[in-house]
Amino acid sequence: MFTRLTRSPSKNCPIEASLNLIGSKWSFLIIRELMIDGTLRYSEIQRNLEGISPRTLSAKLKLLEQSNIISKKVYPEVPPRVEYSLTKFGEKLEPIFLELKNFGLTLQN
Amino acid sequence: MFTRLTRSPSKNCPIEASLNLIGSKWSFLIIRELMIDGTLRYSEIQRNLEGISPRTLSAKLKLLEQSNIISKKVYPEVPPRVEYSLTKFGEKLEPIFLELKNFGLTLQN
DNA sequence: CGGGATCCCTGCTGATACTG
DNA sequence: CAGTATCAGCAGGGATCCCG
Repeated sequence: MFTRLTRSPSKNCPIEASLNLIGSKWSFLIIRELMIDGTLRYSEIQRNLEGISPRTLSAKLKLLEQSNIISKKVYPEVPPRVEYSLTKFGEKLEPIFLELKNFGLTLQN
Repeated sequence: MFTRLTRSPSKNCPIEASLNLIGSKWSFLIIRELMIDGTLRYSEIQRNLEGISPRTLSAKLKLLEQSNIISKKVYPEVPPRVEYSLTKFGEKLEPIFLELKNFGLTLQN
């Protein structure tokens, strides 16, 4: 049927790898914020994503940074300022987001 | 930046709705099996997806059926035979899978 | 064969308090 | 301001048994 899809063992399945990055509850929301606004401070993300705890936000930011999807810039000031932005690599996620949105719009109930 | 993306409240966010269907550990694997093979029996899916428990498989199949992504056909035989297949609607997930695969292939580590 | 019922367990996540 | 530390809760998922 869909010959461009193949079974991949879990350890190096590209679909699973992608979902590990964007599939969890907050990850895609963080990425979308940065897709829309370009660059945001930690506190701005926290304010935009109502309800996220600092612990979870930190963890997700760290994961996304390690995966080179977002970049972190620290300004040596007092009080500290930290800005997050989408990397060029992270921008490659846009087609996925658009497809997810397209499909989601066709769902009812 | 990405003007085709907008913030949507969680309750009717299309991206979140899509991820709820395919983002969990086993859901996308079940769908991919049916994308590749077209129609499969319960036991065939269970055999292909090594490690899935009957409880989880049942739950995921039920969810996907309720969302009209897969369809279930019961043959009144002894022993019973039940076949699952992707619906026309479910086939609309293919672009998402391909984009997820494409992106996943560009990830290293 | 295709599940449902039950119990358990782990890991993600939340809440809160605290610090450089 | 931008996190870390700590504790606790809960839901998703696993293991097992059983039944039509």
